[in-house]
Amino acid sequence: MPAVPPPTRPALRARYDGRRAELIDAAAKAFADGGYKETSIVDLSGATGLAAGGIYHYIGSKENLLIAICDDLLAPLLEEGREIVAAGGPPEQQLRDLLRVWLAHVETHRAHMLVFAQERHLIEREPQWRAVRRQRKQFEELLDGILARGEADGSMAFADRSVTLFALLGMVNYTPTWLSPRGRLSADEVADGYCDLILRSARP
Amino acid sequence: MPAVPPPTRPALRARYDGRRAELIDAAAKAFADGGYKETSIVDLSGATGLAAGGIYHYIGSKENLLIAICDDLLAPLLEEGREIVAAGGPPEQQLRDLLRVWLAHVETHRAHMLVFAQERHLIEREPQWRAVRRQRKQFEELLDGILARGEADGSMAFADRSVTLFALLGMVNYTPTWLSPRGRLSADEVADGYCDLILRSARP
Amino acid sequence: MPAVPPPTRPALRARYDGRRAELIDAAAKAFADGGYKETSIVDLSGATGLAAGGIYHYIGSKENLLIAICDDLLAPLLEEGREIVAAGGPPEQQLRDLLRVWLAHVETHRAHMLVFAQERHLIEREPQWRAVRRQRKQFEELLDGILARGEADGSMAFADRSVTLFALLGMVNYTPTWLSPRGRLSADEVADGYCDLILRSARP
Amino acid sequence: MPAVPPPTRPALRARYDGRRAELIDAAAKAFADGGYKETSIVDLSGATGLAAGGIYHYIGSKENLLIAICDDLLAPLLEEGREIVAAGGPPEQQLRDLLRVWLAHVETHRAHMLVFAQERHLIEREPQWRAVRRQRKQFEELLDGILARGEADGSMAFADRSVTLFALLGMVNYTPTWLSPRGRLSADEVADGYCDLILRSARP
DNA sequence: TATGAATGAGCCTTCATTCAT
DNA sequence: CATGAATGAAGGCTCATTCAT
Repeated sequence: MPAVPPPTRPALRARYDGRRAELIDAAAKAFADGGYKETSIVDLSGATGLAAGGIYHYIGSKENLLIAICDDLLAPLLEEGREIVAAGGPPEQQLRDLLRVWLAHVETHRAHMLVFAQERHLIEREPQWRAVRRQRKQFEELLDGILARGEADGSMAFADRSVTLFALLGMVNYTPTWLSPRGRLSADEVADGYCDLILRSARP
Repeated sequence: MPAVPPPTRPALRARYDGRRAELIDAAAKAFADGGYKETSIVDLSGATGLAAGGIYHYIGSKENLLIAICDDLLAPLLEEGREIVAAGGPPEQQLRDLLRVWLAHVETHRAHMLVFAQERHLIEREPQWRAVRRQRKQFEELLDGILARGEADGSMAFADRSVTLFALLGMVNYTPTWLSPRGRLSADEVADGYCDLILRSARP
Repeated sequence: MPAVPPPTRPALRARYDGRRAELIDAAAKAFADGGYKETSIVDLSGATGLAAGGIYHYIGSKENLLIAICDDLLAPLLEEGREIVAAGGPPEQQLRDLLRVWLAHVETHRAHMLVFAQERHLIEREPQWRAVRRQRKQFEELLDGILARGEADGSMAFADRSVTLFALLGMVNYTPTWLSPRGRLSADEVADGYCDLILRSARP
Repeated sequence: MPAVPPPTRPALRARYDGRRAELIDAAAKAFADGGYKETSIVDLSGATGLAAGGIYHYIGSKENLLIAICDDLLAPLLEEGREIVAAGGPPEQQLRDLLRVWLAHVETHRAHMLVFAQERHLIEREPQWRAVRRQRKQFEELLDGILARGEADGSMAFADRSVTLFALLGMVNYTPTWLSPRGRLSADEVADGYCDLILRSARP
């Protein structure tokens, strides 16, 4: 996806990867703030110190940058989620653990999440977004699996499980719009708050 | 806001208002689908049958169109919400009633809500969005007021009321991304699902 | 191929067609002079008086402009060629007539021909050039048909007809590089010169 | 013209010259195929295996590369042509000999000739192309001299000698577009074909 | 009212070229 | 010698907006 294949010599590769990551983060912030389409490459140039043309060494196209933002968001979250599920344990605990890592992610990737949510119309359509859509779907299935196992073992009871699933997705996705790192509430407190909301309402 | 003052003769005014409303609805759909910035006036021209220049008779500028979409969304919702609160009744009932009209709105104004959510970065910033921001804030205060009164009269108990408030906002705002008019669930069922979620978890 | 469909009202349509033709001619001159790729839309803007953006009303893309130049060159030439062949008559006369209209074309479409020749590498490859390639091929077949009928009826004799065909194509295509409307030789004289060259060498 | 002065030690100089020649040949092919302006240094990098920066060791600038291509084409051809003329002999024989070496050149320098023809607009204008233009002119004068001597000694008769000269230039310059090394006709056969065409038509 | 031609600013991207390594 | 990161200037194209008709 970058304009040129990444360098292979380790020293160069490390510098390349570092700069690329910085660029992606800066872009996430800029896109979250100003919108993807309304943020120009020149804006990014100003935000990164890299000349407009130089940005293309690292990304190849503006859309690739957006894809990279989404991938940086979803890939580690999905992996951590899989570890939690693989570790086993009661569904209620899994839900709590997943919400904790998820909301930790919201805090560290606030801009990425805002971008991911607000550029939904791009993500839905074009084929180059297939991988991102699949990761999103897999995460949702991970989450639904926990609820389903809770329902199955009698530890949770839902009038309609999918409403709970969508409610959870909605509340977490909305969180970066109001949760501030220096605010009254920590990410863990919010995670527990959401978890209690779900579990208390799902008490059999 | 329109390029030319709306006509004053009643018959003309009715036609003008009708066409303007159609235009706003079509734009909401187009913006929800393709994004505000990425949808051009020519796209709207294709979607409405009105030539590019003609659109400016009704709106004055592209941004006015976006503002109108948000206003068409918020104004009636806020009014209905105020009536519910004005009617009095127990907070739990008010919450249920508000969620019903809110989700009915989600169903009838699906595109408007998607646009409203995804163009957040525009809404936050510029002064011409002040009125929209105020309406949004008033609605949130309406909602929080119900929760606060529930807390006050002992019918609801929250570890942290604001988490519940934000959770509610998040789940409802997310709903138009998945709720389909021809789907398994009706808007009322979703409203009740959300209401139960909140009330059961808030059982004293 | 234009950015917008051409207008349908006759008055507008006439103006549209006229301006489009002017644009194509100006572009042919500019491309012949400076090369297709090295002539920018801004250069064309200067050459036509039409603002850069306005050019796109008439052409849709720079490449469309190049295609239009080739089409304006080949279509009338091919039609005149077909009429000559359809009229019958001895092959020697057909050859002379064809060379006359062909070189008249060289004179009136000097720039078009230079462009057509020097942008060969574009024409060969991409699929949007199929129609142009077909016209070129049909013209060559028209010409070869005349030579073939001359060979068949014994009025011409070739060691290898295809060498003569390619020689003719070469000499005529090269002509716009040196033939000047105000030069010593008229297009007809050149046509007759070429015709004599071929016919005398092909005397049985 | 190269970015750095060529090495002076003979062994290094030989390697330098070899690589430079390879580069020029590869560039000729690439330019013939894709056009000078549309072929980027990175394209050449891919075609030669030399990194973009490295190319500049050998050429100094992209335009120098084009000039070198033309020089590699014209210098040896002009020299061979001069030898033929210097050898004396009847004009008809000189013409035949010149066409043979010329068309041998077409075969070995097919790409160079295509480039030379299609980048005409560059060659005509800028001062750095003066040497190339002079070589071209000298070759044309060489050719015209042979025709003139044929006319003078009565072995050839032309209605207008310059038409024949331009016809010859046209047909030979056009040849690389259709003559294939593995085709039905050899370069010598084409040379003889063209020669016969001229001589038979010029029979007194 | 409505049309569509026209503008001009701005955007993404490409690319020849330079230079530190 | 050679590499490839980086620059900065265009270039093609889009688009909100205006205006004569």
